[in-house]
Amino acid sequence: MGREGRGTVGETDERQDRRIVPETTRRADRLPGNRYGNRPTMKDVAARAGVGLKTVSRVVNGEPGVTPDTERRVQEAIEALGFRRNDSARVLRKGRTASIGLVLEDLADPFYGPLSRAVEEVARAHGALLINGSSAEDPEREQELALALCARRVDGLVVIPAGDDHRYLEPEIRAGVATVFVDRPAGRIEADAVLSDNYGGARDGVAHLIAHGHRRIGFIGDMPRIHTAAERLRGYRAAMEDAGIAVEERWMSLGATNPERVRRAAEEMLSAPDPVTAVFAGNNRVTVTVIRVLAEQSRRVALVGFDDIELADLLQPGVTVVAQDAAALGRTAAERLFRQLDGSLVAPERIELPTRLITRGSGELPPAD
Amino acid sequence: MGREGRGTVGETDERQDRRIVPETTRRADRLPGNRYGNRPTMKDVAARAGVGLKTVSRVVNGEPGVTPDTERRVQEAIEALGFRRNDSARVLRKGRTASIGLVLEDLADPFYGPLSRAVEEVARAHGALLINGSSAEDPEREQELALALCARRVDGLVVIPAGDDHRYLEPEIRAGVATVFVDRPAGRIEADAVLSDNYGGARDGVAHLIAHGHRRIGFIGDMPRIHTAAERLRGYRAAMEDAGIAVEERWMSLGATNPERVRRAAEEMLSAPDPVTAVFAGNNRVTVTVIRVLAEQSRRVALVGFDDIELADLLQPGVTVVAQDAAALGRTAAERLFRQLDGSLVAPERIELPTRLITRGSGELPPAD
DNA sequence: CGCGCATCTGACAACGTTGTCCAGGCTCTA
DNA sequence: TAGAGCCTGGACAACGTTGTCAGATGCGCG
Repeated sequence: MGREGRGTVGETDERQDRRIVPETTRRADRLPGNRYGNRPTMKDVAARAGVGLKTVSRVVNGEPGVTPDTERRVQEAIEALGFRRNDSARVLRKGRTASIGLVLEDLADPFYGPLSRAVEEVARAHGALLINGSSAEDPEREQELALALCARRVDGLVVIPAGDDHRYLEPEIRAGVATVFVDRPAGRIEADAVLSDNYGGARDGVAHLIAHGHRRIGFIGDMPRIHTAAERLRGYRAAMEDAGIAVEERWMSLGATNPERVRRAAEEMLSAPDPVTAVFAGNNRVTVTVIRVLAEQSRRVALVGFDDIELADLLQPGVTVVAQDAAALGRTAAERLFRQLDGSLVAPERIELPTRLITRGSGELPPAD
Repeated sequence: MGREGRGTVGETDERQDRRIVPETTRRADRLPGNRYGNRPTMKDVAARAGVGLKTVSRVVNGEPGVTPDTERRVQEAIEALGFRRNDSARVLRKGRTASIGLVLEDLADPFYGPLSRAVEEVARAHGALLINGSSAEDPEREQELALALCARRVDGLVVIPAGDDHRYLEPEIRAGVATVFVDRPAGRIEADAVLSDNYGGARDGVAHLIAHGHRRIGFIGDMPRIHTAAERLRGYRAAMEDAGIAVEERWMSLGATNPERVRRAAEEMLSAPDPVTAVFAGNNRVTVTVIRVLAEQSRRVALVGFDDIELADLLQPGVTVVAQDAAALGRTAAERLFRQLDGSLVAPERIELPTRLITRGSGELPPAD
């Protein structure tokens, strides 16, 4: 423990190996010939087809210079043995893995589903596979994951950062790992980033509430160390300031987005002597909980949420949201990554995608006081 | 094209390589020394630290038999060069990759998010990474993906099948790739499967509607070739039969779950001369669209959906659903996979997880006719 | 009939790592 | 002080693939 290169996932390696390897490897070890659980190799295919090793390689890779007859013999041997090229060896030789890594926060969050899917589609179009993992909003776990992916020699990395210091990626980037940050920018390094216009979106959303007569507006958001949360708060403040409203501390609550915390925050704002008449919810998780809390209130409280949520249109009233296009974020990031890889990109850039205010009713409720 | 081993993703290889490799590799080629985009290797570290290759390996892997002083020197060299072990080479040597593959239908579907996440958590606990891809409900793409993962030599495969013939996996399974099917069983091969009780769940849901006085009940489901859809239909039929109700053809509609098709199907059932008074929706996608259609109706139509959906409790009326535990499906499958890998499992088994009827109002509406 | 050329094939090294095995130096004991 | 035994470190081969290059084979033409 701790004697490994800093940041490798290595410290669990030994245990892991012992856990994963046993049966099959032991079986293979007992067999004198092939390992890898008896998998046939090109050598085996070559022997069976009565040709040279390289000829098999040629057939498998569709390289020219093989007579139809030879090719047929090789194909038959491949079928008969159930041979499948070992891409690990191939990677080792070729230097590229045709796979990219995606580090995100939580695969189960409905916001990241479409984003991952978009990244995957782009990867697929480029013949690459996607390896992904969730950081669970833990910077250390993000680093561990990202470096593990680098150790697998992914060609590129799409990262939704949890932490705010990404200098640990410097050697990797220098070594040619294409890297794009999504949803939040990288910390302490220069790197491509594809973001939503969190500031502008939040400002628009809050301005929308103000336009409908609200002055005491609550903001419930994610932990302030998260860039999106900070930006959205900034947008909130800007909108309030534009309207000449002095923001009170107790209207703002930043922290974890679990239901308990959000519920507490919302209830506090709503039960104060001078309660807020509208709430701006900082992301989809928050919005969902706030909707629940508001449903229990006797007063009608206006609501605008950041991120669209499914069925938002069918609630009473419909939930007005600042929607970001998760798929577009993912797609843009992945495309940029592959442009890094083919060398058509040079300087890191920050791309900001616009958000869209979708009015459905909940933001148009008048202040009830 | 087409001369590859059948089923490899190889035919795109050449193009893909040309797309992905260029810049970096070219750069590396020009540099006489290291490839892999100049990445330092153990050899480089050894040279810099003035020790042997194997000593570096020992330090990196935390093996015993290195004096503190030597270890320090090696660590320094590692830091200085930004060395990171190349897991591809490691894999090649060791025979296990510490990664598992997940083939699912659509990462963007809210049902699969928690499932993937659960698989990932189990993998992580075993020190393995997760590689995943979406089949988009296309059997060919499923096969392509699964075999690509096998070529990467994943240790195991969790598959949510799109097709109904998985004999193509036989050589892989024989070669030791642990394989577990989730959500739907494998076709034409013996393999572990972790399923929900689709039949029982649907039967309970439909029985619930019948208990509230409905006789003309519609069923809108996924394509009949999909196992879950067929099972749920079977449950529907069983419940109807149990109640002595003769099912009419026009009450049942199976097909793609895109909004257009589902909308058309629902509207047809609802506008027939003797319209259905209740609808059983075959999965979450269907439920969402049916909710929309029902909201437009003047009549109150009862609804029970398979799969829980977020905010279902906040709609008017709340949506009654047959909930399955996506996370439990994923967790169970992944755990079983690792048990295959450590050899504590022998015979393939089919595990069925129970579903849970959650009543929220929409299923308790009386027939309106 | 012999030569040259084009085409097809195979031997070999290399990718970066780990397992095996042996050498050398050290300590400890007799 | 010599010998036994242990501990540390390194040389080497192997994992399965692909790139290089040279050899073999067959064909056409002079």
